[in-house]
Amino acid sequence: MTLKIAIAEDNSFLAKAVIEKLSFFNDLDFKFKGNNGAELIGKLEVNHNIDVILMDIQMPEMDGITATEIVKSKYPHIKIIMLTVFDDDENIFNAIKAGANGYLLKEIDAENLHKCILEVINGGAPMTPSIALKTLNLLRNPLIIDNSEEVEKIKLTNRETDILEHLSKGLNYNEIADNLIISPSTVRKHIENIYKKLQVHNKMEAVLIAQKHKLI
Amino acid sequence: MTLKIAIAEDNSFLAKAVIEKLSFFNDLDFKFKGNNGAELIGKLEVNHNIDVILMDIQMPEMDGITATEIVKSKYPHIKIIMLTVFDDDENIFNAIKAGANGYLLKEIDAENLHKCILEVINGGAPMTPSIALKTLNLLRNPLIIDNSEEVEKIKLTNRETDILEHLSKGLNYNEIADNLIISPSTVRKHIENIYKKLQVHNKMEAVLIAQKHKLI
DNA sequence: TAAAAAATAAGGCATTTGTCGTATTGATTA
DNA sequence: TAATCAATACGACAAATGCCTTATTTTTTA
Repeated sequence: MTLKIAIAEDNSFLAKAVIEKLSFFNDLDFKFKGNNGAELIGKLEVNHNIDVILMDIQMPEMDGITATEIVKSKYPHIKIIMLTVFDDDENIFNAIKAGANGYLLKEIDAENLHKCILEVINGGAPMTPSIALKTLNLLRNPLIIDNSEEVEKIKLTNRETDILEHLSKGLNYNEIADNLIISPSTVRKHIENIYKKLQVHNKMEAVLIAQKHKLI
Repeated sequence: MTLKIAIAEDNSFLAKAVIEKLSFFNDLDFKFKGNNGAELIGKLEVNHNIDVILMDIQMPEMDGITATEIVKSKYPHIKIIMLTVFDDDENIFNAIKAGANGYLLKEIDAENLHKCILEVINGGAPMTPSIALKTLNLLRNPLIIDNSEEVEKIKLTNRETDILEHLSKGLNYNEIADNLIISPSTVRKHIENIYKKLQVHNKMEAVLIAQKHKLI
């Protein structure tokens, strides 16, 4: 069984180098690359049959942290390994918070990269030693590390997410209906369904739970 | 003439270290310490013949930012130097807003601390270089210094803030009433007043605006 | 101490929301 | 192709909310 890999990387030389590293192993199948976070997400929209994403951090249009957040909320099954030159606390912490599964520095050699990809697929959290040290330090600092594990991923439809976002802005049923050009009845029905999925009974709770689960 | 110093610090080891630093100089007279902001204010109530307060930020019961606000309003003559491990924008900005006269990091050595205390007494604004840099950046970035400034500070009473916090948790009128042990009618009236102050017309908007203005 | 602000409480009424049930249509999937 | 899902839409009813008025008691401030 081969693992399907996607890459987000703005520097085409580095991207090429990474792809070449991957090509040495026939259990790794490079699928596509995005030149920035947004592009990657756009391509995932078309094909999200991907096992692992190698994600750069600093990219134009959309950085890797933001992209990780979005990918993780939309496709929780995809493993994400940050592959970057930045090893500062801020980035590490944000990447972890965004849901990254691993954090590697770009100097990594092909052999190790291969090993780390396998490791992340097996539920591990591969990272280079220096990063591992920093993560420990971050953990010692009781900053808020959100452990919203895969307790039970709540799945909302696109329309439900739309409506939830409008709800969270403080709009009422009629305003939402106007915005989405559907009838208030439909808005009500959607909200009813959202409440059932989130197991809540009013707007505020719905928004709170949705934010907690990063659904909006 | 000796300067009278008070300290607010929850970690007794750190407090001890600071007091020892002060003891090296005979123009500094350590008066008392509070284990948190509230305690300090309590002790100031008894004796506010103090020139400088060295204030920690993160403390139980009452944090240093809140304490600074209160001390500054009750005893404007007292100079306050934040002495903390936190150098994030948020804290720096809030401390400044609260009226802090200086902002130092805890690693500071005795000599420097002494110098900074004299500096603040002479109307200066002592801060460690890294903090000074961040303050500059904060000033450059006008997005953080938003409308919550002198535009027109919305003032909620304590009770209104209580209720708003409950609202933001998704509780309904009866639940809030139960929690605060008041009648639902009173809760309604408070919420009505909150809406008027924030110029909103429902819970969600109230919470959104309150968060934007950091009222909760 | 007098005045102002804050906290408490109730009644009434229109509007909005939460929860049912039911139903049609197009798209996706097994 | 049959079944399921997603999106659309209405009606009805109870509960909750928003908005107005009035009023008493504490607490704070001038």
